[in-house]
Amino acid sequence: MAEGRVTVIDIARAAGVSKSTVSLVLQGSSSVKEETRNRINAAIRDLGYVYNRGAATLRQTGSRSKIIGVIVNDLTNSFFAELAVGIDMVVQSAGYVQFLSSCAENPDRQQELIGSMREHGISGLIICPARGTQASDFKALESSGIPVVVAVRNLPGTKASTLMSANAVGTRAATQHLLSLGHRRIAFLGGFSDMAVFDERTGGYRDALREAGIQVDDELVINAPSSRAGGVEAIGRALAVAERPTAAVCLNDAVAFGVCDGLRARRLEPGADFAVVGFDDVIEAKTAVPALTTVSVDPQGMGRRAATLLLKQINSNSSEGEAVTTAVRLVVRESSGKAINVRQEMA
Amino acid sequence: MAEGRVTVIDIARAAGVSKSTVSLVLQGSSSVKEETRNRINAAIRDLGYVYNRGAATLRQTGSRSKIIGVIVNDLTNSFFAELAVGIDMVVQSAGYVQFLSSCAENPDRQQELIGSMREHGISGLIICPARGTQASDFKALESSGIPVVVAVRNLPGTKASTLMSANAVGTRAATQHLLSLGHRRIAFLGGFSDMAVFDERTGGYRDALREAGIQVDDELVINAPSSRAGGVEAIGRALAVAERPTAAVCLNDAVAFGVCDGLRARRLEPGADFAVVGFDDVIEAKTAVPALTTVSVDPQGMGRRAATLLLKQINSNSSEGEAVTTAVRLVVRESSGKAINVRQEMA
DNA sequence: CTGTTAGCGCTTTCAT
DNA sequence: ATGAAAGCGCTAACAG
Repeated sequence: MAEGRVTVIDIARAAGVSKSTVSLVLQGSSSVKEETRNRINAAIRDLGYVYNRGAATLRQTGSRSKIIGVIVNDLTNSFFAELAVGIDMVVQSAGYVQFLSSCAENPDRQQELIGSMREHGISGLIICPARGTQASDFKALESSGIPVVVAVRNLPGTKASTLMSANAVGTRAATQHLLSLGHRRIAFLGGFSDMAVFDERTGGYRDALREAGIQVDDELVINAPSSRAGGVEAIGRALAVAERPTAAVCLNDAVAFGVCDGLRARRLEPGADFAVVGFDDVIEAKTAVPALTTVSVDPQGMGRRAATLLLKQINSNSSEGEAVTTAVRLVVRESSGKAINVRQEMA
Repeated sequence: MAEGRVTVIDIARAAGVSKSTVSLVLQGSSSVKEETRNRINAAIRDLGYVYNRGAATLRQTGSRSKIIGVIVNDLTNSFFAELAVGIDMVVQSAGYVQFLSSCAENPDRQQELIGSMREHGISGLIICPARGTQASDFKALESSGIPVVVAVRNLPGTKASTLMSANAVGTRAATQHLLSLGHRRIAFLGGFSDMAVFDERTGGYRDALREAGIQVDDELVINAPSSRAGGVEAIGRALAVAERPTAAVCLNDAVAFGVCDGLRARRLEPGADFAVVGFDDVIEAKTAVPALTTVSVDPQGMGRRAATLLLKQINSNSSEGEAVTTAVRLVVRESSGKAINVRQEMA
């Protein structure tokens, strides 16, 4: 086996036609007589022919292969894994394949990956840039006319389409939810102002309070690491505030879990004694914690949207990105797991 | 820009040499005069040349591209995501790129993916077969001489190298751990005997008990769905057994979490009042639950090993797999997160 | 050490 | 509707 590879010429010979006719069949041209086509397809099957995309791409215009590059910072993070799955769905159904790699938050590695992908002739790239990425890092790619979509993290100064989580919309919805339950002293727990998301998420929180005519009390915005441990710490500090809050919006799900831990340690039941809403960008419903309401971004949906955007650019051949920052999908979910408030936000 | 693509011939012209000399430089041949090489490299930079791997592969022997296909059932499952990351590490450092896709447990989709990957000329494939996959599904691939490594799930009758979790070794270690803590009534919670892993995992549990001279009490092997809810159910039934167990080994981490939920609902503290060990094949240390000891398989390590195995086969050009079922890495971790017992099992 | 000459497997005019 | 011929960008013998 594995003798001299079977090529179009072999199957042409076997079917008693010429290469070009075979090529037409391969491309599904309708201008081949049915009977000839059948004969050719039979030969293809019999000889175990496999199409050589490399050769086809080489000959074809532009030499751009039907592959889409995807670079994420950390595939180990479920958010990105889900994102990749979403991308894969649409990429696959459009007949492309996905080059997926994680750059592990390393800009150098990221550049290597981009280089390697270029050499393989990707038709487009979806990337969640590593921290420290400059817009200029994509200049070479862009000037060679390969469409790029930036996802999750924004990249100031880029001309590429950008797709981000609806941070402000999410915390605003979360806060409104707590207000509707009658809470008035609502804390914001976790994060530090040097994180990009922090400003956006506290922004939505502040907006909702302001809209409800409630003065934002900075004592209730409590900085802490965005981890489970940080959540434990934050709820401790929150409960020590003179005029105690009765509810909290958390920076993310990890913090929210920690807050629940901290509450239980104090014999308080999350949900009943103190309402907690987590911004769920990692774990999603899967590991739903009882008595924890979450606002969630749907990473798969985001992936699907990113891929759709990219394909549109590839097909329209217009490499001008300029697309807007875009919200994706928000779910406010009750402790039971039931979604009580679903909205679609798309720009 | 993006005018007629820059090719070797352009840079040859610019550097005043011939194509072949450029090609030699591209391949890092040492038989080009330093000065010429520099001139060529300068031209490469100036003209923004990008190497066309497709063309190179086409010309080169075998027409096999430097890409490795990876197919998992569900990228959304952290275990597989971690596996993919492990694979990527070694694949990248060997100068290959990874075609990663999820077949979503669908055999048809899986076949499509394999076909697509073949067309792209993958040098090898690492696959976690979808349920219902037949060994014969890989026959075409194998007979074309492309090395295949099967991971995570075993595929009866395949000639390909296979790599699996150390299921029995893991539960055996878990059970031994509980025995060493003085427990004598140890339950096994979760799973049904129609799952492949169930037999292996209960096997290790039974072995450990037997080795300790303890009669296995089938009343303590409790079937339940392998989910969080299943864990809640299982612990309820376990505590209702006449001669109550004092500890449990769980089929997996999801069940273990549910068991902890169930214990807390009964005002029992996991760890202190009832010892729980989870077989942690999904969530790993990241979402460590306080007071839960876990036995874990390191998916990244497994990925690295799978990739190493595959590359060895690719390089040795021997497509005969035949490799053994292999354990990977086990960690028994205390509730604090500290690893108290680490072993390497490699065959 | 460098240039010449042939293709790799496919698509694509252009004839027929 | 089908065939002949040219060539995508690169590498691999050989010559020089």
